[in-house]
Amino acid sequence: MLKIYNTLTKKKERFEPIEPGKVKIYVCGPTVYDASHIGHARSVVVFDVIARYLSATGYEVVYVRNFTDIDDKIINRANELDIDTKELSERYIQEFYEDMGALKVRQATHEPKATDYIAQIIDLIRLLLEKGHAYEAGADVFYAVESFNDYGKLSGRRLEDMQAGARVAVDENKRNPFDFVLWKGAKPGEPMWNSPWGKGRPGWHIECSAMSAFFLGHHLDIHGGGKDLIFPHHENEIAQSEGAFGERFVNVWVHNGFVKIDQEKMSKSLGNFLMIKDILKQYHPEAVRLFLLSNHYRSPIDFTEQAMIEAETGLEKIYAFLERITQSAGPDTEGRNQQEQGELWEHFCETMDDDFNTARAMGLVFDTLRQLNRIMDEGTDATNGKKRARLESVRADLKRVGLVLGIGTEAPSYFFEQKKAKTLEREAIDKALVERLITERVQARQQKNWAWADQIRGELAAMNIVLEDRPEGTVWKAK
RNA sequence: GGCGGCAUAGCCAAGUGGUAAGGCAGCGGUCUGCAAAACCGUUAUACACCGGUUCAAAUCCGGUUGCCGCCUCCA
Repeated sequence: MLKIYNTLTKKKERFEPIEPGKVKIYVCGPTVYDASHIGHARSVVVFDVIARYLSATGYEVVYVRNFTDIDDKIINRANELDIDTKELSERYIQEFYEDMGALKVRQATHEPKATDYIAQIIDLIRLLLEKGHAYEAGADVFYAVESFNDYGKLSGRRLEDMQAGARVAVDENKRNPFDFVLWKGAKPGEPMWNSPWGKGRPGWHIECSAMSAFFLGHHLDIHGGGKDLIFPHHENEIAQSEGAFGERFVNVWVHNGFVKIDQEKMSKSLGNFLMIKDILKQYHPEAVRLFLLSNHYRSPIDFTEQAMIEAETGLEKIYAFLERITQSAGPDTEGRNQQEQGELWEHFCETMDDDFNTARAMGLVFDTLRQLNRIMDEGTDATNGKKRARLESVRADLKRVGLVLGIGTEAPSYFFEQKKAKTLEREAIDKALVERLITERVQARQQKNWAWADQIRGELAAMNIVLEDRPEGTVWKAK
């Protein structure tokens, strides 16, 4: 039984899909005016795992993640660079796909751009005007927050409270300071579209209401995004969608916590934004996922070098295990994965059913690794009979779990080869040299010339190359 | 000022009433020529502090302290 924490009710609730067997999810995607940072990665990875898990447990998932490709920040940035907004947004959409692809994020069912849905946006604004939730003021159209009784229900705010300490830009055209713009009248040099209210462009909040309605209808199962979007963005979406359509907009609101960098919030002023593409130069994409999924999605998470090194260490442990089990139980073939779902998968589902507890899921994975390593340590009879069946069954489950989390999905040999290649490049070492030194050391060991052997091992260690003398021979690994 | 969150071992972290998952680091051991890897053992009489409810609380309630987020563009 799946339970999800709902921001609206501040409780974990049993999840009941609107249509049996089907889940409709909308997640707010990025405003594409700059490269994606680790905070974007968290949100996208968290909802990627949620969508994968729902699919894996039998739901038909319709997942929509938008791109905001028109807004003040985009216009400003485009002006700075002296290019048009389309060129700018397309560039960063492209980068977004590169970054998220590298992080092994699956594509959503639909990934619409706001500027492709101007007609739907205009229709929605027209409906809000008809229903008395919006008004024209000068060249702009505003949403009248006082016309919507439930305004503030998601963020737990009341208009009166907010007005007391209002830090909102005063706009003479607004009836209430919290009224927000649905349609902005055109300004010179800005992109514009025709509308019943003259040339202009949509406000930020309206696009999500319009696109979610277009792809998913008026009533969604899950709507997600970063915690910061609760107010005003999601509050405003509720006002728009429920105001326009007169029915409940979203059943479950899901919000992920922030990523901090060395205890500090990422911000423009601190200049500490960590971009995904830079992080990936240093760390394996699955290590980034492992790091992100090692905490509960609603908690803040602190990005530090130490945390990333630990994630890399953990990832290597997983691949070392996968490599070992391949030797012990034979190669991982298609047929073997058809096995029935076992205990590990069952426990994984229990854990994920509890508000997507990926941190505990990682604990399960490491626990399983230890148990199976012990079986393999016990001896060669692990290669036959009951033990082998157990190994194969758990491996199949581990693979299923890995496919939900997006961790441990590469062939172990590939993983280690990539790692070696990266280290060799970084340390500017010739692979042939490493292999020659190892051959030399094997000879030294055969002659029981331990001093020589140890000296060679020391030299390689200085190059970040670690040797393992296994019964079947010496292998090397890169740090 | 308004709203909300967090405080668990050296570090990270799960755990919302029944007696502390998991990871990293450390220490001892098995294995090894020695290592590495893996495994075994060990590491919080204890969950910020005070008080309360209960047979029973890290978990619920009240208070205190500290940290953080949102209220302005932000994942």
